[in-house]
Amino acid sequence: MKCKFFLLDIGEDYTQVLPTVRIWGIDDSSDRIAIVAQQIKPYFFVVPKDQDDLASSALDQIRKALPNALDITTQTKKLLGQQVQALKVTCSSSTQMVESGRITRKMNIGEVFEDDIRLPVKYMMDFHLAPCAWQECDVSPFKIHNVQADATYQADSEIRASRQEKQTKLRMLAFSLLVVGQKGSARAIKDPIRAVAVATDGGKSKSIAAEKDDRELIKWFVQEVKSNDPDVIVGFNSNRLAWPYFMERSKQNQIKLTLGRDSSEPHTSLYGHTSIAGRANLDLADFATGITELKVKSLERLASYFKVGRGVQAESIDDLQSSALWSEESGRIRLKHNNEAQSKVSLELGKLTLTYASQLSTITGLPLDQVMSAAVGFRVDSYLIRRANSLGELIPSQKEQPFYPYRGAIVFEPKPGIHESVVVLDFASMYPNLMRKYNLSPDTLIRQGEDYKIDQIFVIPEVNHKFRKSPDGLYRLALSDLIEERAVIKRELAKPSIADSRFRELTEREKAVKVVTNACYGYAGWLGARWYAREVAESATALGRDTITRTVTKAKEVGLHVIYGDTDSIFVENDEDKVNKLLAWVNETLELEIRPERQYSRILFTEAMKRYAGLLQDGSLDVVGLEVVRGDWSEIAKQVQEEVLVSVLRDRSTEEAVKKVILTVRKLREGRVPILDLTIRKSLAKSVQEYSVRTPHVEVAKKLIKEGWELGAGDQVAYVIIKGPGKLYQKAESFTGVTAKQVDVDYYIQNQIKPAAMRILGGLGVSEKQLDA
DNA sequence: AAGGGCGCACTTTTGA
DNA sequence: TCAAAAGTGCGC
Repeated sequence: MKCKFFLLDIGEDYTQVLPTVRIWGIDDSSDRIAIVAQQIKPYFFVVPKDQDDLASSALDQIRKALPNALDITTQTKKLLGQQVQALKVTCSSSTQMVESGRITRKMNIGEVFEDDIRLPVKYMMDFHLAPCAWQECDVSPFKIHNVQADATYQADSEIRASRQEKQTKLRMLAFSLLVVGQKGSARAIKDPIRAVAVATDGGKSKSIAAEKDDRELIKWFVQEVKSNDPDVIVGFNSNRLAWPYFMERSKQNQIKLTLGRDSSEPHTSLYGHTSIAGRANLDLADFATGITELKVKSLERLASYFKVGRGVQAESIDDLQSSALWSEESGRIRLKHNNEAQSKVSLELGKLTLTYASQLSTITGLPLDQVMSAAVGFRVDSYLIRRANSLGELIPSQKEQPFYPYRGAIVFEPKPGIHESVVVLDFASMYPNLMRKYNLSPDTLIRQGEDYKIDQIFVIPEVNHKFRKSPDGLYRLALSDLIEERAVIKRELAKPSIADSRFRELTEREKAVKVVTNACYGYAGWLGARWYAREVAESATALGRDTITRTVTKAKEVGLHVIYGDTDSIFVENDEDKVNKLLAWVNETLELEIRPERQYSRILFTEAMKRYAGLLQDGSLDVVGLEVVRGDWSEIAKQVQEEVLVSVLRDRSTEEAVKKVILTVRKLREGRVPILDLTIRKSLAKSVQEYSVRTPHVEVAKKLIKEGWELGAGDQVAYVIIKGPGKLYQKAESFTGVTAKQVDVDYYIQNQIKPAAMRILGGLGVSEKQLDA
């Protein structure tokens, strides 16, 4: 029988004798199904060094070394665009393939390819299957051990991509875990789970709490997952916190955490995320890390960023606070309520972000389960693997590479002071377009000793790298697809007849395409990239420098004042005729698109690059790079700076600005500033032992760790500077428990408020003394 | 089981 | 006292 289904997840099925891929899907009557596909054989390639003597020498050697190989054949493949004769070694199992690949590498008779690509990935790339998209194939009923689904099948034909029939509604379950340490952070080894909250599609939310024993609570959660049978499970920080905690607690209690659709337990998988068979596990914290505007990556902030959960009031309560709250009855109630609220907010956020995640999954080819926890580099990697494979290219493995830095972009010195009526001209996707235009790619790069005809190559200015004009390189092909798809989406979005659901889907798809497009340059220069090519990244920045400098020169030529520029943008006076002249020139001569973006009615620059503030057309204040937008300054300093900027730009009054500063200083001296506004947050870039310098945030972290709190790389430390002798790092204390009296007011005036205010006022003729009045 | 690139400003510590 | 180094977080 025919089966059409939406591909939810895919994995290798190790319970079968033959190499088997198990696919989880939802068919066109909304049945949850599992399909096993067994007509597949793991394989890898060897490209012998001696290309002329394939059959006799290399083939024989491999045959001898791998007596268990099912088949060894020669096949023509491409390696960086060049045709090569490769030996395809087919194996009887994935483990045998990995082992055979290892043996072959050791033989040193040639380069080995694709032994590092897992069976499900190979399966998807060879048959052009995309996750979160529709597929079809012939199936027949087939019992799969332990799998509970509406139907289980085996595939009787190849699975093919199919036209999307309709939107698939995924069942979602959100959960939140409450854990509290007795002293310090909660430890799964001894501290039981205090409460679990679950929220499901109908808006229902339930929770269960336990004071001492958490056995019932874990069982309850397993039951909830079973009865709701979600396709997607959502949590916040679940990969780092909830799942490991659940797993350890169930081990302690000797309860099986049978959450998978095959009754298996969660297990840690690729990219540090937790995998649950047949369901997609989404961690909202992964969304938060991708949103650069979000300074504090908490559920609370994420919710307010997406404007959800307004009535629900889910607070982000950290370890220290919850420990304190837990000691009192009222605090316990608050924590439990909050836990429930968090599950509700998580559900809302999950629904809101699912479309984007699905689109990114389809585009990159990474299963929904992994796509959000995979770093940008791996998303591009996955995208290129599929693109390259369709071209018959061999997929290189990740290699150890020496690190050579290369020059990046140009930043122009700003003209300090306040400017009226300024427009920002931005190149549209500059690096991707340059990479495409000049065919920058590892497979078009002319390497040392290679022949070329000068009229058939691009020579990159400054760095002198050379690229063939034809044929199209991998990056050009990939970027062309992406850039064109984006244009198509934009055209469709502009149609008035478009349906709401389609509009939403395309909007999210456009975002996802953009993310992959813009990551390609960084990917080319990333040591971990399969298609790492420093020359490509270096050429992109060299062309970028050339482009922007020529644009600045031309701008001056047409009589435009250039106030500032950074990488792919220039700030010029808003003179329509002159600007249009420049735009036309860029279009015709550089064959790139430059667009007028933001307009500032007034904008202020200091002498520093990458730092400015201006009033946009709607009157709002736009601050770039300055303390206001930095997460590592106290709120009080940031507020003062913002007030100063408003006074100076909107009210055109430095006197007003000075008054504001003086007022704040007074407030601080009188102890009327809340401690929270005095906390300074800094991240730990590594574990505390690894630091060679004693800094305030590291010293505070060390103290907290001694008290039993868990703090490591990536965690933020919030501290306050208190009165006392010695170095700054000796005067830093964790913000909890510090009273207004202890605060080192002078530090905040001299090292926070004044610098932040003077950064702006210094260039406007105000002296530091004036702030003391 | 991992976490694209380089350019820049700025604070604090370090060590001569 | 001062420059260099370490460290963080930003812009694009």
